[in-house]
Amino acid sequence: MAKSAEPSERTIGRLSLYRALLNRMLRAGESNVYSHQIADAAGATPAQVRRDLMEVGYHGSAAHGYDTRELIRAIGAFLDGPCPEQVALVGIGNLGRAIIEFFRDRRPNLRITVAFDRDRFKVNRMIGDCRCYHVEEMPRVVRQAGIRTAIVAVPVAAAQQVAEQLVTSGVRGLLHFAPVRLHLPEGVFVENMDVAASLEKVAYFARRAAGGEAAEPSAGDANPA
Amino acid sequence: MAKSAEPSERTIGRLSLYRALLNRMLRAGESNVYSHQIADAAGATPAQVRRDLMEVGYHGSAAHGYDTRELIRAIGAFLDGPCPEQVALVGIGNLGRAIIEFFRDRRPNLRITVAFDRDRFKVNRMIGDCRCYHVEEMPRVVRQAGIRTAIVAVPVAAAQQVAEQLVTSGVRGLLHFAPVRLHLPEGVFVENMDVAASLEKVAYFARRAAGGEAAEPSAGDANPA
DNA sequence: TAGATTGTTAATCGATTAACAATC
DNA sequence: TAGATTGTTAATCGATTAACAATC
Repeated sequence: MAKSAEPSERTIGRLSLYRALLNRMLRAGESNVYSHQIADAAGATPAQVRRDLMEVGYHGSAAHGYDTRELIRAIGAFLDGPCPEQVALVGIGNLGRAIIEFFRDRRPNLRITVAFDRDRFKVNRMIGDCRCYHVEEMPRVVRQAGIRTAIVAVPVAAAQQVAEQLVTSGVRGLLHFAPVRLHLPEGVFVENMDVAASLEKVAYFARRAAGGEAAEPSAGDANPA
Repeated sequence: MAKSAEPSERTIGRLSLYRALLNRMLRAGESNVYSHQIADAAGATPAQVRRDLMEVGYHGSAAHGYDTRELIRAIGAFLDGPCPEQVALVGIGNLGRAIIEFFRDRRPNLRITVAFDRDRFKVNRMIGDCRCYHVEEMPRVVRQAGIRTAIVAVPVAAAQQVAEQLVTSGVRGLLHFAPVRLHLPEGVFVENMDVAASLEKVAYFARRAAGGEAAEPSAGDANPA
């Protein structure tokens, strides 16, 4: 491996987005595509797209840009493993169920196949092709299935403990939704999605863009209940 | 305004996270707090925390760090507007409902008060204190309520059109979940949460951390159905 | 005091952008 | 060819980190 630099986290995220866009373009009948088109849809610059694609090792031509189908395949070869990745989910609340539904019939390379909750009423059933277990069974199930990727959708107070158990059971990458930093051993990848913080950020900049003054309902109250 | 530099997007995001952490700390009885404690819980460095707090204009003391309660108040004065921000949500699917539930009874400064869908079976009811309307009513309702912040949780094919309508109705900040860049007028703030891309990123790095080889179930299949 | 923490500047780091020769 | 695009390097930009005097 002569390449010294690992792909950056951002590059990986963008590649995933590019693939989604390319799939839509292909379905729309576009058999070839140019960097500026991808850039436009992805919110990146053409140069950035070209540099990202260099990393996956797929080359286009000045004449026709990139072959859509081949590029999708190349990104897949770069991002995906040799077989579809199984994903475990912990916390079958509203958020957890929404995530399961969201991935159902999508992303064939990522399949949420097992879910866990500590509420006994939520376990021992199927949501799509996802089987629900009690958290007690987590170590056994995760280890037996060889699962390395997990989603933590439990309340903030339980997140750290759940994450530790997952890591002990072999998980090496976590997507979690609780607004805390998880303290986990070196080498475990953690991605945090803080919906509340993101929405507060949006509200902050929306207020600024609106001029900073208080919202002015044009008539009456917003809840004319 | 002598301060030339606007707070960066990241600073705003971190401040929101700090506040959530501080609220938990306060509830746990910690009346004062040091930058390294916040940093530890937020995944930042102490210096970064101190710099972020400088921006909100609240000062601690070398002896006792920061007064938890006062700091929360100061961050609130900085992040929040004079009155609670109303938020509109478009797309009452699984994701949309999960988001409504998520914010219910949380974040009193952000309240999702109206939701829209084009499915007539989903409208004219309440989810918590959120009233559901048909999308046709969106311009009127959003404008009348003076709403500036919105969440777009519709399928990717509809996202652009919905976003444009929201902006026309006065919205200046959008949180959206569709994996496309929205093309909107200058000055409108857009935050993208791409759950699928994030999970792919996690899976990628998890595979790397596990050594790159295929997952090895220790016994049988993962779905011993 | 001694030790720890804050406020703040300067140095470092990494990612983005600009630029352009090579190519079709 | 002329025009547009790719591949790739150098310049720019901004955010993070290190450092340290001032403070308690």
